[in-house]
Amino acid sequence: MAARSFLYGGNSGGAAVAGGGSDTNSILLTNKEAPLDSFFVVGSRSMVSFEDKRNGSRSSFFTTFDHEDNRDDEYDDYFHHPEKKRRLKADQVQFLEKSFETENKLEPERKIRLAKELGLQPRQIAIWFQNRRARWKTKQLEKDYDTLQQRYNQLQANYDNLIQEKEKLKSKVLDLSEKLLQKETKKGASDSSSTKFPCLQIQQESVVDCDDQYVSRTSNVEYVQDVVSDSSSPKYIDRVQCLLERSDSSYLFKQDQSDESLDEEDNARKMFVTPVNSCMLPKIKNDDHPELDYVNSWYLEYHGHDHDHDQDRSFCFWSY
DNA sequence: TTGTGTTTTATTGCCTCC
DNA sequence: GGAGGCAATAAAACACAA
Repeated sequence: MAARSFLYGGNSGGAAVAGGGSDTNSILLTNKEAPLDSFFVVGSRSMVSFEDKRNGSRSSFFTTFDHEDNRDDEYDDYFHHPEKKRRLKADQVQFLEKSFETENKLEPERKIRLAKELGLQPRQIAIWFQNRRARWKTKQLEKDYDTLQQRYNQLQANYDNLIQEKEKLKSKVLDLSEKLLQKETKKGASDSSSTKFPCLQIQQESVVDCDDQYVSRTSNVEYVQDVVSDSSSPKYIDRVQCLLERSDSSYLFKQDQSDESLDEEDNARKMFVTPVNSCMLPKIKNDDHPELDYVNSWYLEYHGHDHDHDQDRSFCFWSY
């Protein structure tokens, strides 16, 4: 891209025309702000302050037109550096910063006032504010990004903790289940004549209006003994294991509280049936929850189709 | 001194609003 | 259609290490 000489939009007597050398693409910009800005070009006020850091001197292109004696020298000096960008002085920047703090938008009146006070062109003030807003926005985005990053890290840590906790509970459930099964196995088949899965006949205590409307839950734990008494079957153990593996956290409901009056073994029994939650599931076919059909089929397969238990029967379901 | 990265000033083109 | 804002970009000025 060809370099262009920078020009402010003056249009009066060529006073605002800053030209480039012959090797540059010198263009008089008819900037859209030119009509307003040209107000400052016409006349004798200083419009652009140029500071030469190397010798600390400061030349002012438009100011020079106030002084006939220096006019030619300054004019030559200016055109000697036709394309130099000049940084604003520290105090000018400070002034603009303070103004920006009060209001980051620049209405025309303020722009003109600032330009007068700082000896700059209104166009420069507008550009400075525009660039300043861009910098502010970038900083703000960085802040927002950092904030979001922190929140994400926190959530990630919480999630990891929950996963760990879940694994611990899962392993505890399995451990206690195993202990219980071992103990019950020792007891032999003396209780084997008792009803299989009496829990399936338990009166539902309450119906919970939850996302899965067909799910009701029970806090009844009296059936524990009977349930585990039938646990000598390897098939039964397989099924429990399988259910534990398959269970979906979407079935999580309020956990039954362990009874402190019970000893560890009793609690283990309770947890076995209600590892985290025990839910009574009505016999409903639901395509969204194949586990229910799985439980249904398990019951029918294992227990047989017993019409005594077939009325609005609920099935015991373990989940954690 | 020089090469390189960063900051600042300024332009351009597009968009929205009145 | 003009004014003004913004994003993208150019380019000068500056900082700094080698």
